[in-house]
Amino acid sequence: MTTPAQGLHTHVLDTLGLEIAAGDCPPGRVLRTDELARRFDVSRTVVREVIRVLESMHLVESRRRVGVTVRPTEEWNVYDPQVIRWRLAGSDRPRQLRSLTVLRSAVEPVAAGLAARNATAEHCAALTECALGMVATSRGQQLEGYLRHDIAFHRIVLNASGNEMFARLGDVVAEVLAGRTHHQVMFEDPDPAAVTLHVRLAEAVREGDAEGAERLTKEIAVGALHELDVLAP
Amino acid sequence: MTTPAQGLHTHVLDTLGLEIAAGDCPPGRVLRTDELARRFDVSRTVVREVIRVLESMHLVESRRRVGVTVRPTEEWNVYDPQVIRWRLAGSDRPRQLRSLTVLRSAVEPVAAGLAARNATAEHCAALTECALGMVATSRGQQLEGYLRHDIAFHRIVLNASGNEMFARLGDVVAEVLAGRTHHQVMFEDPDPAAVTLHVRLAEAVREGDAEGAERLTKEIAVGALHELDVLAP
DNA sequence: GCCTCTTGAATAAGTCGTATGTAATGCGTT
DNA sequence: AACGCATTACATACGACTTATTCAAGAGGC
Repeated sequence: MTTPAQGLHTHVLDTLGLEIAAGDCPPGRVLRTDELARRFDVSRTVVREVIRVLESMHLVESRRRVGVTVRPTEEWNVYDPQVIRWRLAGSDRPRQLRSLTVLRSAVEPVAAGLAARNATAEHCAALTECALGMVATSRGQQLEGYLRHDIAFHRIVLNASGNEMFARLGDVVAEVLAGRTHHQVMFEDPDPAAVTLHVRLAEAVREGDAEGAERLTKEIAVGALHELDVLAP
Repeated sequence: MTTPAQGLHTHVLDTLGLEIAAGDCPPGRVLRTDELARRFDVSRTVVREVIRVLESMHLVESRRRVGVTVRPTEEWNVYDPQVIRWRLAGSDRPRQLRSLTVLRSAVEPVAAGLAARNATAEHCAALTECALGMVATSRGQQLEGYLRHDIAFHRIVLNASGNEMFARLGDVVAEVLAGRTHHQVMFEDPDPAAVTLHVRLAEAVREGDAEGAERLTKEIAVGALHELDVLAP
């Protein structure tokens, strides 16, 4: 493993989190603190701090006399960006991407509608800039550049909605888009229809057309879901 | 104060979390570990574990030589049920309830549509039972009983959707419903229209009517938002 | 004889105090 | 202005003690 380990705590936490998220430690498995201390060659102090964090994410439960038991998946705090990252790195990434994309399809249309009502001039300017960037990078194997603009675009919409809960999903969407781009075959250029929809969405938001923005975002989401259907198991 | 303190760690964590969420420690304020240790009369070990947890929630940031600084609200992990509970206990509960209810209005209709497609017989049975319970407790100042059924109802819909991200919002919805019931004046019985909508929603799910379920859930959400408009500042 | 309740020992996490390492800040010197 | 040293507060470590929980053995009742 030999991670550069910018901090012992971070290293142990990341390793354990990844293992649990990947299912290497199935629910019910018990870990012992001193065992972990020996395994990672750190003090029990560090291990206990890591356990406390994993406990706050509901990934494990620590009980006296019995040890640290891994909790069933249904109890995890799956909205924690850290947990999402760990799970997307694991084996059931396709299933994970699917449930996250369904979440997007529910949230983003409503957020776009609100954005059309609440967006500031700065939001609109940034949005059109991103849309133009997506157009510019939509051809010729510039998927990384396209991804950057795509992430920024959706983040702006979520922020412009004015709703804090939506805004905080920006990181989740970013993980989904990045995971999708990097996971699937990267031969093809992005769907031209999607690019057009983004441009039109930026226009709708600028013009304050809430219903249009919501509808266009729904179309984008449907496209993303369809793409997953075609390319994922 | 004077918590029974089922665990030193829990007590310190809860107290600090509440204070930060309530804004008693504004963003930028620095806390010192040994200062906290003295204040709570616990060892620095306990304080450090608490800090690590708060750090994993992005409520604070710990840097050497400078101390533990409270992070701005926009960076908090606002989907962590613990954070939600702390914030709902604080002063800007109305604003918080509003943004959470908007989130519900985006997510629950889609979840209900999926539930209509995916619900098992057990789900449907439990759902109608909850709906009947809501009807039975909808009159005569039985708000606590009504709340219990209401929470169970929405949790079942979210679970029946088959989408993990939706299912994990059950706790959030429960907090919102509980917060709404306990915060506002509890004189009046619940809105009869809402009760009817829930009954019809249970029917729609049982009959596999996805569009109907989605539409009915939207109506429930609109009603909840309207109620907030009327009763909140 | 079998079942139940009590009691006690073993175990592993919880807590604490202290010692040492380490990085960032601030001040003073050149 | 730039460099370097001292200070500071967190990071890590270790070991001893405490406490809660579990499991099992034994006492008692049926």
